[in-house]
Amino acid sequence: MTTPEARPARRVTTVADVADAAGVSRQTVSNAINAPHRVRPDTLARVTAAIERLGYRPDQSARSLRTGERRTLGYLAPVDDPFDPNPLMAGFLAALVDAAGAEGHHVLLLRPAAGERHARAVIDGVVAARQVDGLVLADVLPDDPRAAHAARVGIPFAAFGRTGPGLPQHWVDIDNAAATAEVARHLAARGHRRVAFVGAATALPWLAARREGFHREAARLGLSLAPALPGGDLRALLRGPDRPTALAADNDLAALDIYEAARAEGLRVGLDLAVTGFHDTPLARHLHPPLTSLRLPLRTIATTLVGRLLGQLRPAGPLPERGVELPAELVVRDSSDHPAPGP
Amino acid sequence: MTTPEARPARRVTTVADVADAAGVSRQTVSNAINAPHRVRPDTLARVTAAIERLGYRPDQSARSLRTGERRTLGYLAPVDDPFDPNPLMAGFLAALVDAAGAEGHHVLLLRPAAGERHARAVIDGVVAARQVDGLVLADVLPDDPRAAHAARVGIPFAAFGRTGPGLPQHWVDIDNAAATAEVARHLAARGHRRVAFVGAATALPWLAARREGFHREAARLGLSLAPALPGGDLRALLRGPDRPTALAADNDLAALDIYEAARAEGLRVGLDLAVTGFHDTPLARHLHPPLTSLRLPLRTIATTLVGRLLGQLRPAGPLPERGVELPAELVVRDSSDHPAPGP
DNA sequence: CTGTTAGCGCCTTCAG
DNA sequence: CTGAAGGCGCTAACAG
Repeated sequence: MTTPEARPARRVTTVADVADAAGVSRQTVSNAINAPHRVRPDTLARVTAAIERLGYRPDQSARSLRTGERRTLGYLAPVDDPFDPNPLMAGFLAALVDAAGAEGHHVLLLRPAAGERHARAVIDGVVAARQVDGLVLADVLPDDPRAAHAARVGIPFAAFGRTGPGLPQHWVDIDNAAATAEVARHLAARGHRRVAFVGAATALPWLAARREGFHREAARLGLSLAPALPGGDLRALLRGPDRPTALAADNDLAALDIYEAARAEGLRVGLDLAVTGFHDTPLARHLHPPLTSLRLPLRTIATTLVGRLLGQLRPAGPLPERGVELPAELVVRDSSDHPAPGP
Repeated sequence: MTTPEARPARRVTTVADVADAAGVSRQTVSNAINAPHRVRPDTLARVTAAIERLGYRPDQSARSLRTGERRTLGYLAPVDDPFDPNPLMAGFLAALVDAAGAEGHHVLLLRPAAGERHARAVIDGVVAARQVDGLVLADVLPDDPRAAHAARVGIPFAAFGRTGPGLPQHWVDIDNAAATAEVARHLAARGHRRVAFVGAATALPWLAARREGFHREAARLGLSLAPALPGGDLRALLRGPDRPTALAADNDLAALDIYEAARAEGLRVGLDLAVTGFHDTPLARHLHPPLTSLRLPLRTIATTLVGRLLGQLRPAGPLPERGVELPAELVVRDSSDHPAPGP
């Protein structure tokens, strides 16, 4: 019964301490925290003061055990190599933690165990151990196995990237096509007539959408589109009298490749050749000339994801399922701000 | 036994379920998990099978409430802008989650609330709510306020970056000086005689150590050191017959600046001018020519940090306080692999 | 080696 | 509006 207290278990303040200090019952302290409107103002003030003075915060484990709420969201990205991380991850995570924090939630970082290629085990583990109220999934594909498994085991989730028809439609995504369409308009407005889109030939839906959005808008504007190049032979693309005068890349690193190729061909980026990127990484500001790029609204994305996730948890009943598309912001810099070179 | 289970009130398996299924008491299940050696092998097998079959995992909140162990580490980086994140953060975090996971721990992401410049409140909150067993602090300075506050409130921590004399010495750091000294030797071995170090004039100890390590080793090797340039006027540095033939940068983005300046001066990076970076970001591989850089042992750093942190928690008593320095790995690429140009 | 008992800290009944 | 029980799921003590 009397525990010897072998460990240096720091004595930590509890409801009882606060109740004693404020001269009320433990119950009143709980009410003051969770249902302040049911406590008489002067009592409330006394309790609040005691809480403040003692630095009291409810033990989250005890609270969770009682209420079932963990106040924690799990974040699960696709498996990647620490040495080649998703360029967005760091910035997006910061925004996600801020957004979750604004709603009183924390973010728990999840990754499949080393060697595991599938995320099922992590999801099962965290669900069975009841460590999170829901999941935020990054870089979600239409038939994403993480989303499928989350839906199967019944843990609420919100996806960055749109889910396919068979899955819950709680997703947020950039309007990639609209973003690159804006790039096409921007280039046309600077007088460019021959343009091309440079990006990996991939089935990744967000990259495909960027290409499509650019191509469609360029066609609508009557621009001449250089054919997509196999093998990414940029230097060949930049040769000849009919070379494009503007190149839009599907990410900033690809834009760097364009810079290199342009120089190798003796073209001045910005003057002889306009270039744009995607993501607006710090690289964009470091290049010479600085790179026009598309900035993702990380804060809005994070806030929206958290909102759609927590909305599913509210007792009022789950939100209607609905995807949300958000616009990217075109940041024009010197790499594409000059008039197109003469024909 | 297929239950529809449509409601979010998912019935979740508990010790009692496992005990029933295995025909033992709840306690035996607990023993099977936490002290298997005290359970008869055949009983253990039966219990284990039941656990497996039912997909049982102890509720972490209940377990934490009982034992005091959260099995969660908090990660706290310096406040930064989501649009200009620490280039290491994403990769290091991935390694940290892996390392913690290998020890049965999760990682909770911590950030000061928006607008807050100090981390005290986050630390106090997470300690008072008992959500983590310890903290991993990134980019720690000798007199870091996060470390100071963690020490003050008595929450164990491990620091990436060395702490000052007044603070607990549970830190892990790169041996920055040794890393850049190796760069100096590498350049000398390629025949370079006039070199320079390019980096921000800052008091950040890790950047200062990189500069010092390079300068000291270059002097020891009898290399001629171009003076540190105010305002980072790289182009001026690269002019004249006595220009350096090799430049070492304190990070990869600074190396990019050097590439730009070299081209502006008509120098070919790799042939006329050797360049090296630091961090080995994906940028290094994308540059033309690919950039020699220093790769941080992210996995070892993470493992060591987790080890030093968990070591403080073990009942055996805290570890002796001791900092750990780890070597970076020089990855030689084409930007510095050619013989120095003739004088 | 197994089962019984008790309580971690909190919040939700139910009385007063 | 406040006080008195009870139990969330688990595990550390003891009893059998």
